[in-house]
Amino acid sequence: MRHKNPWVCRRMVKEGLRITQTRMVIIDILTRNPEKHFSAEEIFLMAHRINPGIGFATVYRTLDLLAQMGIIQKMEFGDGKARYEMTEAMENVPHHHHLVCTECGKVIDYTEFTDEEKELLAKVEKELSEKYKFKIKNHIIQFCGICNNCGKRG
Amino acid sequence: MRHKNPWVCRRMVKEGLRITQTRMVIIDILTRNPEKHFSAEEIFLMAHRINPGIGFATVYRTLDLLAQMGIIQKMEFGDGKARYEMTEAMENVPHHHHLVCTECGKVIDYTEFTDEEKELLAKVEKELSEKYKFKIKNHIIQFCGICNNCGKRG
DNA sequence: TCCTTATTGATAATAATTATCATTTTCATT
DNA sequence: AATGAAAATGATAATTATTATCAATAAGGA
Ligand SMILES: [Mn+2]
Ligand SMILES: [Mn+2]
Ligand SMILES: [Zn+2]
Ligand SMILES: [Zn+2]
Repeated sequence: MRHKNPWVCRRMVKEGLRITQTRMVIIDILTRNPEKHFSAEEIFLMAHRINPGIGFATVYRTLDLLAQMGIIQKMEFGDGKARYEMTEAMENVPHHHHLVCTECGKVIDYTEFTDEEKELLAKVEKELSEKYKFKIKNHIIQFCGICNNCGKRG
Repeated sequence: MRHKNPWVCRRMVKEGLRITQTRMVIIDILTRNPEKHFSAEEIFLMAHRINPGIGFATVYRTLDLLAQMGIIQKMEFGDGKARYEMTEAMENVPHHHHLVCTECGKVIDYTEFTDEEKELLAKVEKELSEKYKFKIKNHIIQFCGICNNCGKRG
C-alpha cells in the first residue's frame, strides 16, 4: 500500500498496525484539512467519494484508532456529534484554540498566541503534571459565547 | 412556588420563565453539588428520588434551558454523555479546570490558579472578544492525558 | 505465491437525546 | 380564593450518533 503520510505510517508500523487503503484515505483527508473540524459523517462522505466501498463503521474505527494514537484530537462543540482534527503534533498543523458560538454553533479557530501565553501554558501543564502525576498529552481550550452575527440579531 | 435559589429564580422571572417544582428540584441538585459533573441520567435519578413524578424529558429540557441562560455549563469528556455543572458565575462555585484521562475517563478538577494565570486568561478573553467581535461568556479548559493509575498499569 | 490474521463492510443493536401531544401547573387577573 | 390563558410537564415514540457482530477480504511476512 502506498504511504501518503510517512510520519503517521511509520508510527502505525511501529505499533504493528496495518497500512490499509481505507486508513490511508481517511488520514489523507485529515492531513489535507488541518484547520477543519470534521464529523465522522463528513469524513465518511468524503472518503466515500474517493472510494465508494468504504463503510461507515470503519470510519469510526479509524478515527478512534488515530485519536488513541494521539494523531488526531476528538472534540465536542455541543451539537451532539464528535469532531476530529489533526493534533498540533502533526507537521503543518498550527496549534490553535476555539471560539464556539452557543447560539449558532459556529466555530472560530485562533492561532495568535503571545509568547507569554505559550510559556504560561507550558508552565501550568508541567505543574499539573507533577502535582497530579498526570501525563498530559494535549489540551482543549474553548471560549464559549455569542458570535458577531448572532450578537446583531439576538 | 418556593424559591430555593433566589439568584437563579430572579433571572428566570426576568426572562418570563415560570418557577416550577421540577425546575427547582433540578436547580437545587446542581447548586448543592458545584464540584460534580453530573450526566442527565444522574440528575434524573437524584430528582426522581426527591419527586418520583419527574420525567426524563423535563430533565433534559431544564438542563438545556439553564445552559442557554448561562447558569450551568454543558461539557463532554468523551464518554458519549453530556455533563453539567454550575458555572463560575454562580456563588460558591470556585472556578476550575479539568484533567481528563483518555484511558479510564477519570476527571480531576483543579482550582489552583496563580494570579498570573487569571490575569492572562482575562487579557486573552478581552483581546479575542475585540478581535472577533465575540461576546465570551465562559470557557472550557481540559488537559487530556493519562492519569496516575492508568500510567502504572499501561 | 501462500497463509495467517488484522481489518473491513454490511447490518443489527445500543444508548443518548429530541419530538409529540394530551394533561397538568403556574401565575397574572379578577 | 377562584378563573383562565399559556407555559410547562410527563409518558411515549422517534431520531440519531455510535458500537457490536460476523462472515468476507486484504495486508504483509515467509
Ligand atoms: Mn480547530
Ligand atoms: Mn468540574
Ligand atoms: Zn453564532
Ligand atoms: Zn485513567
